Amino acid sequence: MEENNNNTVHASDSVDKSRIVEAKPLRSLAPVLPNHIQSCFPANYPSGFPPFCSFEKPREIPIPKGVEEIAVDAKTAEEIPGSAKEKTRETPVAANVTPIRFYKSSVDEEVNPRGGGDVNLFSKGLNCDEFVDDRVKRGAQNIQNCKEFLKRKKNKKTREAGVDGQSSSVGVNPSLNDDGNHESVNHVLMTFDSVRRRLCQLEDSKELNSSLSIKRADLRASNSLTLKGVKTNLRRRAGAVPGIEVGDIFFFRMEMCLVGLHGQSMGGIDYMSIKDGSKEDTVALSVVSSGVYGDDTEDNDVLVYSGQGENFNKKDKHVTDQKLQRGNLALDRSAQRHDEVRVIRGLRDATNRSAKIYMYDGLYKIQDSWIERGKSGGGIFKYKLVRLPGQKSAFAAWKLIQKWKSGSASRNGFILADLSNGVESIPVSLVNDVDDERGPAFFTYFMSLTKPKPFGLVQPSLGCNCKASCLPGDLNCSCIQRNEGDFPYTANSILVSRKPLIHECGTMCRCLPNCKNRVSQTGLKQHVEVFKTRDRGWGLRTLDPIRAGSFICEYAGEVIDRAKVCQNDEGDNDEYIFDTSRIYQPFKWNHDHGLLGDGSSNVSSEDYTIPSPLIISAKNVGNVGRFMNHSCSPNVFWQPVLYAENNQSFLHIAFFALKHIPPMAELTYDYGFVLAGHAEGSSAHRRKMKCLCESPKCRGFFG
DNA sequence: GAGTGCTCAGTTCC
DNA sequence: CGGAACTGAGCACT
Repeated sequence: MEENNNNTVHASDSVDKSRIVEAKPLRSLAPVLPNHIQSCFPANYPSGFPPFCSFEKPREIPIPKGVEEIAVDAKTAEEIPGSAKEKTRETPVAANVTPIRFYKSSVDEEVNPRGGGDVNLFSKGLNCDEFVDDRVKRGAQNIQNCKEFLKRKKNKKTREAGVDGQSSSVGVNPSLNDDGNHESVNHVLMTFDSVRRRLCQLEDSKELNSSLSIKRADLRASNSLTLKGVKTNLRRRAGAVPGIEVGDIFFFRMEMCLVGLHGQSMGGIDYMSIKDGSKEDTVALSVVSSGVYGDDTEDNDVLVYSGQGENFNKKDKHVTDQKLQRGNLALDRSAQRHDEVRVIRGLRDATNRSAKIYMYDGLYKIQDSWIERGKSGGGIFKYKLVRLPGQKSAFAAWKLIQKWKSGSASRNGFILADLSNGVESIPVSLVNDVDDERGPAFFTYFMSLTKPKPFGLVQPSLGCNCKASCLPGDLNCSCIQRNEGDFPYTANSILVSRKPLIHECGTMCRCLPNCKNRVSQTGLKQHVEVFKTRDRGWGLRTLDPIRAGSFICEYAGEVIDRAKVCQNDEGDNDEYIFDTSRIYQPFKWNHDHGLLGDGSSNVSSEDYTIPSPLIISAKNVGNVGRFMNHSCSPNVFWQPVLYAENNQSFLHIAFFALKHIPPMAELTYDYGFVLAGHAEGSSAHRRKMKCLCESPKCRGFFG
């Protein structure tokens, strides 16, 4: 493999290295494209890495002309909600002076005392197993009691919890209860999904041990959060909802309830009555279009929405017309008042057909309404909602992406269909619609680590004896034992909790390669693409909606030792280093104490345990992970994963979605940074990069 | 303020 | 795989 260094640009050459360099672009190495490209390795290269891999010759790639142009905002600068410590007030956007804390251990325990006294029925201080056993013993009656208890308490608690200062450790800052912001919305959503994942984990593991099941983890999680006041935007309102952006995605109706986007848990039309002077009036707030009921969704900016009400009277078996009441009346009134109505578009997830995804598509106004005859002959109200101009493209962009993927629409700046050259099972497209650079510098695409060093802490596992696939709750499985009895992933391969270390099954295990405990070894599962950012070189973004906890990819590359990093620092600065020993901003991803009351150990620590630092260079060898840019408010985090190959255990770095990530959002993680004076080699030569993430929490630099 | 009716969920079962 | 059955949470309204 030949590396042509003459063509690479060294940003450091003419710059004083002791200063923070304005690294622009971050990855601006000129493309070194061989004359010939041939993909000459199988998709599953057995060992080592493919001898050769590159891009197609750029000239040969046709650039579609006159392609439909679409402004897709790939900006993702979002905040970390999980930095559990509640800020008493918003810090003004003084980005570059944010103080940094220099510790890795969690500070949440100290600054964030648990709210006492506010314990729900599920919380009895039992550990996980006891909790389950206890529930089994008491059986259905206990469940019933719980339900009734919840029902009685709910209305009161919802309001009180936020005002009660003691519950602020898990709840939402009281002032944000009625009117939220970006941070409170994020906090609620992340907490919800974390609790939900944990409930799914309990449910999965119980299948073997008992007959009692946790049905509808979404409802249970919602219940739990409501009791603790973890809600925001409780004040019902028409128009935009603070902290929620056009294009945001949701995976459960309850998520939209909890953040005030759509108040109905099932109903399609959310509305409220208002006082207009002395008159009482009713107005529509939001509608959810699930694609059923024959809603017309042909035009992306128009939604023809059907009113509510059955066309068939079950009692006397009559065909009936819909009536101008409830939601229908509200839509009618909103039309006359020219009020804005929020529209949420629902679609079945293409990759996971059982799941439904909801996307907030912004504000619409009702332009027309009429009555149609339904199939049964009953009258159905129809409302024509038209999208207000000037909003970010959301649903339209999503639909366009489907066309890109199916090949029925061409696109601007398209360079290459699959940068991985068949290594990944899902093609990784390469696009540049900002300038004429034709691709990143040459590298070899490989999905995992080369030259890995055996992991010292754990002696090589003999592997588990499970047949076919390891099953959650099977405590005889040695891999599950290593994970402290918890199966790390849910049935649909979502990571449940961040952990010091995750043990996956490896080649020594008897289970098959499709075992659920090998999530990080299976390559890309999402459609992602490498694209040119405006000011940060090449980046990685997703075409698919991604659920929080989804596996993104491994950080692939060559395992190197520290001496080599120094060498690189002196010479060609290696921008593709991943180093576990850097300082990373602590954050909390697992659910808060007290929300479940299961006393489970998974909330105790998110501090990674890595005995000796793992340093990976993806400069010459790597996968899509090397293209992920840094952000101080990332949407992806890394997690150490351990599994065995050929009698030895190796540590890998796996990336998971920190929160739900909408289509076209850039994927970013925290690069961490090296302490001044602690840098490898001479600190004078250690260059920090100026951060361009534009997040309000930006600390100004990284690396 | 407790109870009822209604609803573009989400699962499981057949 | 697709529909039916089933259990639902939250809201307006009574």
